[in-house]
Formats: sequence, C-alpha cells, structure tokens
Amino acid sequence: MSETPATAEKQTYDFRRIEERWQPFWEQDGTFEVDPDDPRPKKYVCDMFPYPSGDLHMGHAEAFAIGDVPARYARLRGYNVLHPIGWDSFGLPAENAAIKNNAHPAEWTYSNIETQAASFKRYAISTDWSTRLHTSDPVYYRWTQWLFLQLYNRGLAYRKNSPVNWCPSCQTVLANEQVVEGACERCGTPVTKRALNQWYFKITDYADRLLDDMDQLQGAWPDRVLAMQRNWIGRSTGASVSFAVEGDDAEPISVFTTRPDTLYGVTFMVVAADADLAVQLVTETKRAELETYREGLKTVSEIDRQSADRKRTGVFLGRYAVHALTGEKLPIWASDYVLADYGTGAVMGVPAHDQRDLEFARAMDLNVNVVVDTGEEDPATSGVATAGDGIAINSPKWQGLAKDEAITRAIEVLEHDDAGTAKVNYRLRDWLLSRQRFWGAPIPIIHCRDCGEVPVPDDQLPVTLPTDMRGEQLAPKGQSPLASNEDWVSVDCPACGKPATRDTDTMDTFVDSSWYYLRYIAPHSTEEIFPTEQVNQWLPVEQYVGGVEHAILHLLYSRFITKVLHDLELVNFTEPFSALLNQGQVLNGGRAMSKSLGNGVDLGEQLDTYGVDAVRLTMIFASPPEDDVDWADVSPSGSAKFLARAWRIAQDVTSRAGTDPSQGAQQLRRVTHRVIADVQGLLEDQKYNVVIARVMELINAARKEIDSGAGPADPAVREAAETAAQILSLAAPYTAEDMWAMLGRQSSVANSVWPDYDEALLVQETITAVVQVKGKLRDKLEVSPDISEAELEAQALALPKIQKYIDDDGPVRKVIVKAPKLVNVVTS
RNA sequence: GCCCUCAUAGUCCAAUCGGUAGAGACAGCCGACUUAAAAUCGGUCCAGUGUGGGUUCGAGUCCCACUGGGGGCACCA
Repeated sequence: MSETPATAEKQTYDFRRIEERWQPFWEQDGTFEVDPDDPRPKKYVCDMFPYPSGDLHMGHAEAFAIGDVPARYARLRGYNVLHPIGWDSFGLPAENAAIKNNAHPAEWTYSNIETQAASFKRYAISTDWSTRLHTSDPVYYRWTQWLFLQLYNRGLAYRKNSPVNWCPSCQTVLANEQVVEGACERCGTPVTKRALNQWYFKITDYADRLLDDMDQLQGAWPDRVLAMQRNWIGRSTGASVSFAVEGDDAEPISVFTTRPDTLYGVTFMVVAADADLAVQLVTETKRAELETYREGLKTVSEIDRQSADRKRTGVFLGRYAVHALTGEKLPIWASDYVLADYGTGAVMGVPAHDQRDLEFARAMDLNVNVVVDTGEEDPATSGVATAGDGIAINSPKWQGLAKDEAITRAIEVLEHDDAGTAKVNYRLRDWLLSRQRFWGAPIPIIHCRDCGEVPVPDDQLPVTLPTDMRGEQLAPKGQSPLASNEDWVSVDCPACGKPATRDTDTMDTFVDSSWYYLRYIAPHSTEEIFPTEQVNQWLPVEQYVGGVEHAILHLLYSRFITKVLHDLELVNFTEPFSALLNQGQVLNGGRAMSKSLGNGVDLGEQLDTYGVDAVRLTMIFASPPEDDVDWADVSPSGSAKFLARAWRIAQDVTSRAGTDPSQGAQQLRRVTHRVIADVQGLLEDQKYNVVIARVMELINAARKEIDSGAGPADPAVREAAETAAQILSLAAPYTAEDMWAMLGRQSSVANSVWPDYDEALLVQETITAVVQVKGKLRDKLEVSPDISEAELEAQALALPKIQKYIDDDGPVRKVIVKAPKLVNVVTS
C-alpha cells in the first residue's frame, strides 16, 4: 500500500502475487456478504447454479464472468446486492460414479462441490458464500418434498398409467423435454415406450398462463427463448367433435381438429394403437390382430416411428363410427401415426386435406373426399393433400365460404347439433417427474393397502435417502434401487398404522432446480420453505444468467412452480425472472469443446498461464455476452498485456489520493467523463464487450497524458486511473483491487462509489459538421456545438467546394440542416 | 415444412434518433529502446457493410425478396 513516489523502484505486474494478496482479503473482509438489515434498495442477480461434475470448465468461466458484471456494477451503484451460489447436486452421474467406485453418490458429489467451490473462490466471483445451498442436502430436499405435497394436495401431482419414454441405458423414464430427436438427452440411446404407472405434475393446467404471461417477459428475455417456449407449449385452436359409435354400449369418440371446416371430408376414424381406446373399440374378430400390431410397436424405437417416409400401417377394428353431420358409416382404424397422448388420442381422417391421412387412406384403400377447393390438383390422384386456404365445396352447411368463415360456421353448426364445440389444445404434456433411480429426492408418498396413497405427514419429512447403500446396490434394475432396501421401504401407514410401503421413485432433478432461487433468501431455514415476506422483497430475480440449453426445461418448470406458489399465496409475483441473459458457448476452432474432438481447453491451465483476470477479461471482451466465444479467435495473452498496462498507469500516478481533479488536464478529463457516461449506458444494454473497449480507450488516453502530456502528477491522470480501476473491477477484480490500493484508496474497490460524470465535460468545444451534396460527403466544417441551423446553413453554402458543386449540378432545391452535425444540399 | 436469430477489415468485434463506416483488440508490417532478444513504447496497412430491390435529401441501421451460417419445433390432427 505504498504511496509510490516517482523515485520508487517500479514493480512489474505479477498476477500470481496479486491473486494471493486479495483472495484472502475479500474473504476476511466479508466484502460480498449481504446484510439483511441493509436499508439500501435490493438487487438480486442470479446465475444458474452448476451441476458438480468435476471441476469448473471453460463454460462455467464464461457464464460466471458474465454474470458477475451486473452483480458488481449494482454494488458500485449502491444497491444491496444478492448474488448467491449453490449446487444442483442430485443426479445420475453421481450414481454412475458410485456404482463404478463402489461408493455412495454423496462422496463423489460433495467432493466435486468442494473442488468447484475452491475454484469459484479463486475465480473471484462476487458471491455471498453464506447463501450456499446443495439440493441434495436433507435440509433442502425436505422442502422439495414439501413442495411436492403442496402440489399433491392441490390435485396438481397425480399418478397415471400410460406409455412413457424409456431409456434402456439409463433404466429410467424421461420427460418429453428430455427426449431429443427420439434419443435420450443424456446418453443418446434411442428411447422406447413403456407402459408404467408414473407421477406427473399438471403443468398443462397452466399452459394458458405460461403462454400469456410471456408478454411480461417480452424484450427482457431473448426472443429465441420466448419463441422456443411458445413453440413448446404449442397452443392450437380448433374444435372437438364427437362421433357416435355403432354398437350397444359404445361411447362416442371425441376428436380434436384445427380444421372443422373439412368435416364433410371425413371418410374414416383413427385411434392411437397404443391407447386403451383401441382395445375398448376392437371387435372380437379383430382383437388378436390388434394385439399383434400393438406388440410390434413396442420394439419400434421413437426415431424409426417418427421417420417421415415410413409406410403407414394400421388395423381395422371391425367397428364403425357415425358421421356427426351426414350419418355416414366411418370405419374405425388403429394406427401408430396417431399419438395417444395428444388431444384425445383419436383423429378424424380427412385424406383430401391432411397429408398423413391421405397416405393412410392410400395404404388402406379408403375414400378421398375433396371438400375444399384450393385450385390445386385432386389429392386422390396427386398424392399431395391440399392443406391450404380455399373455398368450401361439397359442404352443404357452409358451401362456398372461405376457410376462416367456414371454420366459424362449422363450429356454430356443431354446437347447435350438440356434436362438438370450439376447443383449444396444447402440445405441452404433463411433467413426468418420477425417476427409477436413487440419487434424488424420494417422493413423499406411502402406499397403503387400505388407505391407498397417503402423503407423508409434515413432521415426518424429510424422507431421507439411506446412507448405507453403495456400489452394485445402486445398479439400475428397471425400478428404483430403493425398492430393494426393505428396511427403507417398510413403514407404518400414517393414516391407519398398518404395515405399508414407501413410494420408491425419486423426483426428477428439475423439481429441485425449479425453486432454488427462492431458497437462497434463507437457505438454512428449517421452519419454512422460504420466508414469504423477504422473498417478496428480493424477487423476482432482476437478472438471471445462464445457458440457452435450459430455454425450455428449467425455465418453463420454474415459471410453472412460481405460478403454483403464487396461487398458494406463498409469493406475490407470477414470473420468477424479470430479465434473462443467455451467454453463448465457449468453442475452440469453431466447434464445441469435446473429448472426442480433442479440442478441449483446460480452465485450470489457462488460469495458471494467464491469470484469473486475463481469462475473465477475455471472456467478456471477446464478443457480446450472448454470442459464442471461440477460444481460437481470442487472445488471453493480449488481455494479460492490457491488464499490465492498466496496472502500470495506477503505479505511475504520483498525486495524492483525494486530489481535486478539476484543475487537471482537460483533454483527459473529457475522455474520462465521456467513458463513465458511455459505460453506464453500455452496462444497461448488456454490451459488456464494449465496456472493456472503453476502458482500453481510457487507459490509452491516460498513457499518452503521462508520457507526452501533463505527466504523472496531473490530477486528471489520477482521476482516469481511479475510474479505470472501478470499471475494470467488474471484469478483472484482482487487478482492479491492486490498482485501487496502489492509488492509496481504501479497499475494496468493489464497494467504492461509482463516479458521477460531469455533463459540462461531455460537451465538445467544437464539432465537425459534414457537408453533403445530394447525400454525398463533399466538405467538413468546424463549428460550435450550439450553432444555429441558419448559421450552419449559411456557412456550408459559402464553402467554395460546395459552391462549385452547386454551379455544376444546378440550382439548390432544398437544404437539410441537422445542426450541429450535418448539412445536405439537394440540387436538382 | 414452420418459427427465431445472425451476416461490417485477414480475424474477433464497434457504430444512441436513419446523418463522416471504426471505438477497442488479435494477427501482420515498420520504427524506437537493446550487443541481441523478450518486455515496453510509437506508427502503419486493411472493408464500403452477404445478394437484389424498395422507402428517403441521406440506409450498416427501416421494408420486401433471396443466399449462407446458428438454433428451436415437427406424424401435435
């Protein structure tokens, strides 16, 4: 903390020395701890918490460097900042490691967490470590279980038997969101279907609100994320239509259609072959055929089933439906091209105007009735269904109407005849949350022979995982390893006291992560899930930062849970994250880093070679935060060079701390204040890369002033150096802190006061006005910034060059003047 | 097929309201310092904004069409 007199011997910038000096300082000083009684306005900046898979990698380095910028800036602007950290510490990799190493998943998990925590401290994230939470701690998952029971009590958690996505490798079910192109998101194994009794959250009840509340997020969340969620929810409007079924006791079949105007074109009905409905409808003579068909489907992978050029297959069920309007007989078929879990699992076949139906009709030799004239070739001969707009034909009750009017009319007719109604349908399915694995929060339900499903009473929570299961005992067997632990499974029924069994499934880890941002407010509370009053003060999260890979899963689930909590009156807001920033990926050579490509870059090595600050600065400077960073295109050594250059400016300053800058070199002061003003706007706009460019500009200007201007003693140089240290503290905390100390200011720079810029210094003494003739630049003028339009026009027209153009091009038709920057002379 | 998004020097990227295409950096080249090199300092080269139209006095910026890259959804009736 020397005064660095001009005569003192200069040190060189040594990032290792600086890191070793300041990391312990921040920890002892409690620089980033949150005081709950702090009266200043609150700001909550949150990074998506990491999964503890080994040590931190380049992706973490980018995400957390970016997230730290708004957190640190809010601090400098005088906010009481909450910037917490935790771990998403349940999940399959821990279990796989445990099986391999004959250990308990907790060992691998908590050891990795410690490694990551140490790396985070080295990486100097401005975090309050007392907020730290782990979703695998009983003190946390007790409340995950409590949350489950709240949903259960509201009828939002239920069990149903239905065909589900099954990953044969992970030996567990998968949510729809976890199936990517027919394969398991985690391991890439083709997913198959299996009928299982599973737990679901009724997220579909919230489909409308999840969609409509996106209006609040417009502009504050990336467009593509909103688009993806909209896509995923997939609202489509149309009608439900009921078709009577021939036979004594047959229930009518209800279908959903977006094209009720094509009703007269229905020539057959199709039900999903894997749905119960098919079994109910089939006649005895066809039963065996249907069973054979259904058996065959089980072996077909999702990828094959979805391939477009597959042949249409199906079984006639031997039964007929009755057309709702014409009374015509319609054969009922079962096929795998109809999905059991969308709509009602049945469709009306309109081969003329739906490609899938047409292909099916051609394969099964069914009639094709054209009822919309689109001016295209007859689908029956072309093989191409005409799905576009057109005029209704062969449709007595809406003959001649255009598509939209025909749809409206068709719904009126259906409602009048009691045969159907307007209907909205969603692509979104209920959230399948049970997993047949060990390392997750057990579902707090007890199954009793007499009482059925019984929730675990509140005072018996948490239902903890056994701590003595390890290695092979955890191997996947198609049901949870917990099922084989009889001591754990056997329990007295809380309702009747008789012997009963625990539910042996565990919850999807997305349940854990759907509410952790609320828990950060009081991570150690054993009394309640979170303190509502304080949560309402801190939340919604003002800036949420994380990767776009969570655009649907985590973010949709969190939005859903927040709405449920709102309905339970536990929070007073309906959206958890007011603003979202998706940082890009870190690539190397144009591609994601991966072992198989051998292009991985080790974060630890980068930190050892260039220092923490240089790596952080590189991440931020490389590109706008939402763009990818290609490590092959950037220069951490260049960043290190710049940091040394900035650091030397602070070292060169010879004026004393507290020196009044007002008499300092005006030119440098103008730069400094311009930079402060610009940087504020850039930070608001999340253009963090440009912020760094501005500090570089400031450092360059200060260097010039020291070497060939007013010299190191000038107060403007100190002002520039202090400003640079403050801005740099957002991205390069070690260097900034050391500069701040060298400048004789009290640490920490992280809690310093952001400088006010002086408006007067932003005003230029003269400004360069451009003079155009017909929009082309022809001359320039140095003018006062407050010149009048008339004066500027007069000066511009008087310029000899401009006169010459006027003479050549003909008379002046119009002069556009935008004082003080531009004159455009329009000649004819 | 539908939807979102991007395209500016060799490279990564800037450019409030439509108003001088360049703030910053990497790489390159030249110079100063040095016995030499490194480090440092200074200087310098480099595009008319993917293509074609349109609006305008004026377009990187707004509109339309197309091309190319990235991403999402897709047998969803």
